[in-house]
Amino acid sequence: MALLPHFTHPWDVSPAEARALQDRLRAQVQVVPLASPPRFVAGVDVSVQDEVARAAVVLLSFPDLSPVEASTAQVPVSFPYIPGLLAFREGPAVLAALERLRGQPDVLIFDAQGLAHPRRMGLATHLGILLDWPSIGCAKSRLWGDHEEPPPQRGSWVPLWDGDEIIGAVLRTQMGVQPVYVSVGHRVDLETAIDLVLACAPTYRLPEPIRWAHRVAGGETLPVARQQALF
DNA sequence: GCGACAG
DNA sequence: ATCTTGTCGC
Repeated sequence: MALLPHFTHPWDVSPAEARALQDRLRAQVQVVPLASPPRFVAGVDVSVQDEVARAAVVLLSFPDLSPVEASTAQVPVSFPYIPGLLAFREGPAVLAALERLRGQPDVLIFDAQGLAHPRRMGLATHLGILLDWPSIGCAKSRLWGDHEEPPPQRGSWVPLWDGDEIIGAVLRTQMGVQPVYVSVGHRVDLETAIDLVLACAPTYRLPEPIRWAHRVAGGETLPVARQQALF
């Protein structure tokens, strides 16, 4: 069953209009625990090649992290990369890829920010709201917020602050590697997001769903036996 | 004017 | 994100 947006809005807008849209959408964010432990998670990533965005969604069973399905979509990019407005560049491609997914993930993990954003509307939050589906942001670097250096042990984390507000967590997924920036996307809470990202990253710095999505977005394919396993 | 800045 | 080889370290 494809994941479809409950509503959308124009994507071909000016940067000023994009920020205004973010300010209107932010009122709809829900920060609540996941209804039940996930049985499937999905990683989402996008690559851009010659002005064409290729989005990839890879569905994995949880907690065993076996990939079971992948979907992709290619969409010409119609918006430049502007820090804080990533959703307007990559969002349409991601929605197209989710539309082609047959299985149903309990939560989406994005290679991007969620609430850890100047207007609390990172790509993970933006699409989570449009889809009204649980989502998590897990980025490789910081966009917004201040933080201390997290302790070196795997699983340790420190809050990501915007003034007196906690907008995310800086999480060490492996000892001795750079931390990742975890934040609530939509319909999850920060504790759940941290636990889930950690559970998805038993071996490498980045969670397996994102590693798979990154490779598929880059052109690799899933082993055939796995793609057909569920259907 | 200067520095910061997901992907 | 993308452009790109070798190289330092476990």
